[in-house]
Amino acid sequence: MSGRYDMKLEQVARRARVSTATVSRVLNNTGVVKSTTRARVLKAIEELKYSPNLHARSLAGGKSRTIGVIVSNIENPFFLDIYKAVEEGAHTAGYELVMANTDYSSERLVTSVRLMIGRRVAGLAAIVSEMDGDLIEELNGNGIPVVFYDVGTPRRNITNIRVNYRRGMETLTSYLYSLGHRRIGFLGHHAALGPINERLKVLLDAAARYRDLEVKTSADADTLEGGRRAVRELLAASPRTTAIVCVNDVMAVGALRELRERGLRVPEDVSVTGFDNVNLAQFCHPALTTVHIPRDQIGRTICDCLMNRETALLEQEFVIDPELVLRESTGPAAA
Amino acid sequence: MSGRYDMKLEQVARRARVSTATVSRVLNNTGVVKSTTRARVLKAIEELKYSPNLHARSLAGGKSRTIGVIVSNIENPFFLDIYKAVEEGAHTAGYELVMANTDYSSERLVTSVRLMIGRRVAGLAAIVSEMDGDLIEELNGNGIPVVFYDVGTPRRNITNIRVNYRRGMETLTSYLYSLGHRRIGFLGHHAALGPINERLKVLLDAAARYRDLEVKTSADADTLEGGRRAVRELLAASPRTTAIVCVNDVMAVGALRELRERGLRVPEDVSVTGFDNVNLAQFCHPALTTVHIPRDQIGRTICDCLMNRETALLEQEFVIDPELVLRESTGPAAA
DNA sequence: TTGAAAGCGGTACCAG
DNA sequence: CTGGTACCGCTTTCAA
Repeated sequence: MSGRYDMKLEQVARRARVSTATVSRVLNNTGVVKSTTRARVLKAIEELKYSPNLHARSLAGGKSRTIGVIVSNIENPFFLDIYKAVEEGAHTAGYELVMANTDYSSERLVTSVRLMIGRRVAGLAAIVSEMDGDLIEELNGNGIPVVFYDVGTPRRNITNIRVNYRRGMETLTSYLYSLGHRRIGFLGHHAALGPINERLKVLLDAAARYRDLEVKTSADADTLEGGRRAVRELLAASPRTTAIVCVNDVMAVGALRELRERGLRVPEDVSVTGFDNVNLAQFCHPALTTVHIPRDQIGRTICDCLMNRETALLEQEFVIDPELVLRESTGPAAA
Repeated sequence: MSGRYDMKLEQVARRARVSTATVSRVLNNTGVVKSTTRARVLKAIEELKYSPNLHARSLAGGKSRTIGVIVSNIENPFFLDIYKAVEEGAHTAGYELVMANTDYSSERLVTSVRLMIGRRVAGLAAIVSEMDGDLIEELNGNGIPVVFYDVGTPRRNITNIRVNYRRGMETLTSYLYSLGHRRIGFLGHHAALGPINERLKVLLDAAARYRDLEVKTSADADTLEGGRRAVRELLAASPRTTAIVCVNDVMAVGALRELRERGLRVPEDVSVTGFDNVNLAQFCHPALTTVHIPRDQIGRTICDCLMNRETALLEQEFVIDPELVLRESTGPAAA
């Protein structure tokens, strides 16, 4: 006898000679059931290979035990790391995850949020750089606990996590400046997006402060290939650049590739920096000087906020201070 | 007025002065609705920021418009690429995806499959190397269309996609042999798993055929770090290895890192090969000689099988012939 | 063209 | 300890 896709509680009940209420009880470990009855039910469930209809369950129960995670670009290990951190916390708490990817499109962000709401998720984490103006309004007063990373503002039921990019970029800039770099390139993606733009802005602020620091920018997709193309563009416009500050590690690795191909040595001819400190940053050649953002901690914070009532309501904001990680991709500016 | 989490069809109906049936009709573009009525309903929906309860919807409708994807290790870009390929096909067909990760554990595979069945997915793709003996039985006769990659056997409603590893590994082996390599290391993970083991087996078969080809193996986790550790183990046991055949690109990149650290040049001192031809294989240094597996094609095939009735029932098997991609990480054996 | 009402497969309260 | 039953929010006949 093989399990049918449309097996229902009732059939299990009939086979175990009990009511559906009782089957439900043993399934959920709720209420009290005589152990012999429980055994009978369990046996029936096993024999029928019954698996409960989760839709019916969460409809009747009114709750869903799944939390939604929306990210801008799942191909970038930075987002994946956070996803996995959240997943771990969720699983140990008995929750499931559903993921959605926006590719940095704010329309897709809105669509994804609606989808998550439709699924009546118990909580929602949006790890995104893009933002839709009305989204907060739509989310607000909607009862569902939300955590935003990088965007949005704290409200009731809305927690924020942000990184102090200013601090990170200032450290990076003064480090490069101290190494003698005066012509720096900033390599980004999606220039229009707030959090991305902020990193550039800080760099420009620093440039203004130092007076003799010149900053050129270029942008492309948030991928290895994008980093590579962005370097081409950058060097075409400013061939004498001595340091390239990349918005993240993935693009930096793409940049390394193009530089190598052009016969430019890193860091002897050009210094390169990443951002995020993903695993790959240690495995590329040369290993990347970068800025560490603690994905584990972010994941844990998200779990805290979404999976227990107390913290959820606090409308707090967490600010993360990133720290510089020195490796092999940076050195004194070439003469 | 802001949308409430518990907004229901009934409230929309009341506001638009129609019945819930009518609202349902405009929501699903089913049946006929007078255009003025439709407009009124649409307006109400918009004003209330209503989003339908997907659980109720699929419970009542009996179908779910979401397909499940289970992978062994989402951190390995190989799986991610397939996931994204499936996602693209699914989205254009109006389906959603839910993903589950097993970390190569067959218990987690079973759990994940049950979860997907509980969600009453319209189709299920299992891109996994591990397998549970009873799983096919459980799935079979369950009505839900399934595609297995790498494992399982075709049945009614079960399609199989497999890669001709034998062919790929034979090509690789004879290529290395022709370059003069006689002491080869095979670097894998989860030696116990069928598809992984198959690649090794082929290598060993070849070794037996060539007589003077010596093969040592080592295994660790399917990660960059795992590749690195596996090389340490391998070189500790067989320091005179001249070529390292890695089970996939990710581990190969990890291997490159360790070799570099030891001052071993690739390919002058040691040749290294990957498998899969993920993007990263072109961006590491040196770029990897590898074997291409067409993830896009796999993704499309999966979509075909899961999202239209005809192909779904065919109980077919697709075999993919991988092809060798020569890059910089291989060369003549050192003297 | 629209509305009333019977489910979909569970959960949980209330009796017994 | 167990069974009966009223919903959960939406889809889908069947009538009007």
